[in-house]
Amino acid sequence: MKTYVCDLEITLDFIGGKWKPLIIYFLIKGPKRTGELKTLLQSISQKMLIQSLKELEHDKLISRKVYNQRPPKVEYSITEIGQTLEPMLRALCAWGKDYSQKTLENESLK
Amino acid sequence: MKTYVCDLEITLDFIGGKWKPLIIYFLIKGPKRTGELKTLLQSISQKMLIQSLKELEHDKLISRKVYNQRPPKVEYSITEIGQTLEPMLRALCAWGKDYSQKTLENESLK
DNA sequence: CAGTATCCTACAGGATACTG
DNA sequence: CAGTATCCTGTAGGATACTG
Repeated sequence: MKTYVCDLEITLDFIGGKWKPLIIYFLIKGPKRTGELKTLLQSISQKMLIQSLKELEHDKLISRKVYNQRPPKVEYSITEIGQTLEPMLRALCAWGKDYSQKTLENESLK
Repeated sequence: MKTYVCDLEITLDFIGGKWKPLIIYFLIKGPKRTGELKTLLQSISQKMLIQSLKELEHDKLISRKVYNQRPPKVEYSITEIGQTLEPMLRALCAWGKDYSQKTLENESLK
């Protein structure tokens, strides 16, 4: 079994990577179809989208609902567990915004 | 210039990766010498340690103090900006701990 | 002890084409 | 439309040896 220096690493194992935090972020705002996510995430590849969704579903952070119709419709939504990530993601966003503003200020002082 | 779907990505650009969050986490607890960090981080390579420290210093999240003596002594400490990351890192840790406990409970129900 | 310099490898992530 | 299957590439991260 893998050993962790700190619980931090556990969290990063689940929501780390380039896309997962963003997917969760958007799903917290409400359920989305596969195509909608693809549009929101802009440059994500089909492969990474499906792969990330699968892993998040497996980890019980999001859930997947299939509508039996043609053409197929699949909707992803956040789970209760996934929802608990909201405050952290908000904080992460806020920090990024703040930091980039401070950096901008410094740049303009040069 | 790079475009972001969400401010989330800015933050991840600065503290993303395998080691940076951990380094910040430990430095928040107090200043550390290079060697101490290496011990705390266990499996980190010399290269990644120095490289991460350099980038964090460049981004003003940590500061580096050199003591002029033989053998050399260098101490890293968190900056004011870096300090603002504390609540987030705490939250990240807490979540990881919680999540792994829930998962453990489910495992034992099988 | 702290840091550099190389060289190397594994794997996250991407491009493309195809199916029900 | 949602998802698979392949093949491919860039780069994050590691191993090792060396310097002041």
